[in-house]
Amino acid sequence: MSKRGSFRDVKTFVLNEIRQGRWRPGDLIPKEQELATRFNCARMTAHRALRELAEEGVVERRRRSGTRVALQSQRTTLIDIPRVEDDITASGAAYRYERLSRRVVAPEQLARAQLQLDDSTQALRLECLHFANDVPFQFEERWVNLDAVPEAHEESFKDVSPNAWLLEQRPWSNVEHTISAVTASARVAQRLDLKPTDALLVLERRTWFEDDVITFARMSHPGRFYRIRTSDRLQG
Amino acid sequence: MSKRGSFRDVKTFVLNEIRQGRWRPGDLIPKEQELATRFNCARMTAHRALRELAEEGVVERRRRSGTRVALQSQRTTLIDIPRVEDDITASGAAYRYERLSRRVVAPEQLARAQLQLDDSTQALRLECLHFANDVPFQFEERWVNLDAVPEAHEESFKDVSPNAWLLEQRPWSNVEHTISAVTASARVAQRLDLKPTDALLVLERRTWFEDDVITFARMSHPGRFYRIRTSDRLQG
DNA sequence: TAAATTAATATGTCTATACATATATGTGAG
DNA sequence: CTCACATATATGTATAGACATATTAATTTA
Repeated sequence: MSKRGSFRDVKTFVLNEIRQGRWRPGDLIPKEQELATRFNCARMTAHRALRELAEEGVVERRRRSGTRVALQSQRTTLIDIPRVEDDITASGAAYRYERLSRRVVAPEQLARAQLQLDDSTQALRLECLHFANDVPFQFEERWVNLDAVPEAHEESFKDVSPNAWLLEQRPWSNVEHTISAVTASARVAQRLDLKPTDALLVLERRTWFEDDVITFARMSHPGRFYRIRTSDRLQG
Repeated sequence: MSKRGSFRDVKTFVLNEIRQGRWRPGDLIPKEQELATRFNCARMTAHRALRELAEEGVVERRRRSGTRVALQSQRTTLIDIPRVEDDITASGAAYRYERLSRRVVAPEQLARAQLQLDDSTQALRLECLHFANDVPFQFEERWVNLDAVPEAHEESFKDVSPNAWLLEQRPWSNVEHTISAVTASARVAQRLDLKPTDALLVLERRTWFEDDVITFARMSHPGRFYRIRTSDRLQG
């Protein structure tokens, strides 16, 4: 009498068949009951294995039709976008933060659109620098929606970065990131101690609470310093 | 007698409490049995709701201690890195592919390291262009490990892009992406029809099968065209 | 008082069973 | 031959009960 298999055993088995190319994208794989029999377990156990693989995008399931290996073209990747502080200290460098300016103004067109404000409403505009070992690592241009976060009126942001402060203040329900590359403008180049022709990796982030945009930030990094890395294993 | 709640009901409830800030990061939330009672369902139903939230990174669970709201600093974002073809056609533009060169050579130092080859081994080097409406959209420099994919010897890649061909040929078990920004070199600028000072968004991808690197690709995009977008909802 | 042992408890896994639901396929009416 | 309808089937969800396991708290022992 063989040992009963766990849902992990089933998962690993299926994953191996796929990884090693025996079951190819589009192929139909054994049904829950067959796997349950093969692994001497309950159907629920095999079901959980297949359900999790479906959630991870490895297989696709349809009632009555069965389960097939997903067409891997549509797989997604996990990316970890850490806070600057963590990013810098994790690399072993010393982190330092500096607030350059703080003003309450009617935001310029692009920022106004991002914040979804009408053209008469004012917002808080901040410029900050984040240093790694006293070398400029990130130039942060941030707008804060004062209607959504009125407490920001009372905060100078001299000693606490906008990101850290906002995370404390407000939960968020949605975030949007955009990654792009631009040639440094004279203004930003000066802040980051670069030549005006150097490339920047720009990360823009918009954060919502319920239906309101709380904040919009444009974070510019010297392209030769900053990299975003992801590693996506076809495994659980 | 109230209706029994589903695991989705429990999930939504917990998520709402967190989103609306009633349960804050670090807070202990009700235990499975309490939620089961409140929703008039079995413990397994509440268990599944909490387990899925834990897998999504919304809560953290420990035996005997209970379940608490995750510190959102360590949340990850899903990023979809589509195939160029899909990316271009999805935007409504016409896609065209062109192979510029194909050589079997001993790769230069950097590529050799990426492919994890010794310095005597040769690899396949390809240069390709991907067009959107006949405008250069991506310049692809690719190396293929011929030890791992000997079939590549017989393929000209004139009519099929390396990515599409490789996905057909070999399953993969691991992928690594790196995103960075660089100033265009004269060579690449010429291929992409840019000025040599323009910024490029560079996406590098390494793909493994088992322990072997199958292929390494550097994909350069005009920074002003190409953007990577992600949207991360705190919701299921 | 500190260390070792034991008990209590919340989560983790599994089972057997039941019923729900989507859908591919077969069947009969027009 | 086509459309409407029934039926079979694989997955989807839920349940109550059992036992496993990690970890905290309480208790005993040195």
